[in-house]
Amino acid sequence: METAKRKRLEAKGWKVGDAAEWLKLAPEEAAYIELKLSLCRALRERRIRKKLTQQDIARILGSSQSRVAKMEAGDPSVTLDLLVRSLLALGSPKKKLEHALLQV
Amino acid sequence: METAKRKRLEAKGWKVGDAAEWLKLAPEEAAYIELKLSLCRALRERRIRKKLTQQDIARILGSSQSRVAKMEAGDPSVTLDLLVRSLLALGSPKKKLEHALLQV
DNA sequence: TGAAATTATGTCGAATATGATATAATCTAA
DNA sequence: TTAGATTATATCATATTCGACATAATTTCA
Repeated sequence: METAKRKRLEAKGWKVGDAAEWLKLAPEEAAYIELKLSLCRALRERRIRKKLTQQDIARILGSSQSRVAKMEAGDPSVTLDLLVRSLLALGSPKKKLEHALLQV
Repeated sequence: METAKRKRLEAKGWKVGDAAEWLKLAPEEAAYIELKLSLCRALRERRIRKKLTQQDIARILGSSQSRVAKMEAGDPSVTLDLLVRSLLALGSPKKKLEHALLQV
């Protein structure tokens, strides 16, 4: 992995192992991250379409604006569980969720 | 919710709120749990198909037999993240994973 | 049968995610 | 431009999940 990209990921909080480890875990790790990011995008798109602020969403979810921001940003501290539960709570249509999940 | 069922869920570790909260959260909570369970089943089916023990899977995942058992059992201490990463690590065929995830 | 293998359950310290808060950065209209 | 609104980032205490271990329950098969 090129150094610059690794630095960027590490700065964001992603754990990046050594070259061998990266090569070994890359496929499933990449798929996992891709899945998360697609759900993040789905969440943001859904909010934008409804013309709601992150604060609004936070209220609906019983969370905070900062966490909603992290969800949308794909922060590594955000779990698939939180993303999926949030999308469901926002009444995300099955199709939308499908579309995101299909990008795995 | 009927008392018996609630008792069963609580005994298993599931958080069950009061009636109002239950009614409010039921749909998405149910969908979330169903989603998890479908991934649990996918994991077990995949292991059985490969004729591997939970111990084998634990080694592959760098985890423990007890956690694999909990994954397959749909224990509430198991996250979607762990399930998805496990399925990916086991080389879950794309279609299989999608199918499981799409049961939302 | 019953011993060995496999799976299930309970518990724990450590690791990680959470909502909350503060505040910085960015965007939006006027 | 600039004030107000919105979003991003940093940090924290708390809560939850993790792998590990012990051990119980169940299954397998000779």
